[in-house]
Amino acid sequence: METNPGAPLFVSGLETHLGYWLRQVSNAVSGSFARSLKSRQASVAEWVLLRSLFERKQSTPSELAHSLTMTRGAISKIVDRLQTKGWITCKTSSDDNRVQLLALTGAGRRAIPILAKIADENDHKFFSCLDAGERSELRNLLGKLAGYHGIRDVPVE
Amino acid sequence: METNPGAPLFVSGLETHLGYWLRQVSNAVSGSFARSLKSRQASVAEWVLLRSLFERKQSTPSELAHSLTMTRGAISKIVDRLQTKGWITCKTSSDDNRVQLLALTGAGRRAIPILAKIADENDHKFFSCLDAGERSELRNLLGKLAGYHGIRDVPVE
DNA sequence: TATTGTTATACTCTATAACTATA
DNA sequence: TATAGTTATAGAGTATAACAATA
Repeated sequence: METNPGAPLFVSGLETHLGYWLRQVSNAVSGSFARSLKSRQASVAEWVLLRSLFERKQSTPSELAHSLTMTRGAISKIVDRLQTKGWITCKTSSDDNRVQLLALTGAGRRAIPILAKIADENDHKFFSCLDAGERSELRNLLGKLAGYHGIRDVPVE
Repeated sequence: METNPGAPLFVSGLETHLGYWLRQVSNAVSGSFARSLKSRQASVAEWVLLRSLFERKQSTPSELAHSLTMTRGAISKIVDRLQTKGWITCKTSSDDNRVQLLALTGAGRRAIPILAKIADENDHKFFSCLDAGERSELRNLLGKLAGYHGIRDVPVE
């Protein structure tokens, strides 16, 4: 695509991209969450995986990759770290020797409410400047976007 | 923090964190944008910096670091890449030899509408499932959050 | 052949901290 | 001393692609 070098350069709505705002706010929220999680030697991606495992009780790397919209390679790396931390276990399925069954350990289950509290506090820090109606509206809009675009890890409500 | 191992494990509102939804949706939007920008050999952070420079006409690494809430080191690396691509120039201020003045080159200015079009298309792809009122509501909510938390690169409207 | 999972490699984004050069 | 900027290092997060084991 070429533009006429003599023409005045008008770029429509440069400041209006919703994606831009979404990224700025999301980065601030997740960055703050990541810093808080460090006190428990955890990362955001680890929390997301633990949280999924907590809801499902048991899962496999492939299932998680699908539901979290990540590659199996990415899941594998996080699973590795969580095993090293002793928060999850991994055992071969008796039905299919290729399949690894992941589950929380006792330590992993005990970590959940601790990390959830950090998530609660972070959410409160960022979103308590909105009133309940606004938070609900934001949740609806994000849920609508997630649903529409097949962002899959939708909690069963 | 310790939990009673015998007690039933109830984690309040695990699925309700707004930060979680924000991150899932933002990652999908920015990931898609990043993939589209690749066709023009550009990254999201590069676009954000170019866009800032376009709005300010001229700036310095320190100013950008402040307005984009990034470290000077991070800015420095992106500036490097943009110079290599021939999209921005860098000259020492005559007022203060420590200060570098950054500005778009002709090629950089010509890249802006091309990249802006990719941003437009990406925004359309993700947000056209919302109606105008919902998009406006989302914009207001994100703007409110950004304002409240000192996310600084607020376009002058 | 297709699928599950791992590994190797690489890139983006970002931070921290040490450093250089100016002021 | 303080500030502007760079550089070195590190780590999170992610992807691609080659690979091994199993089906």
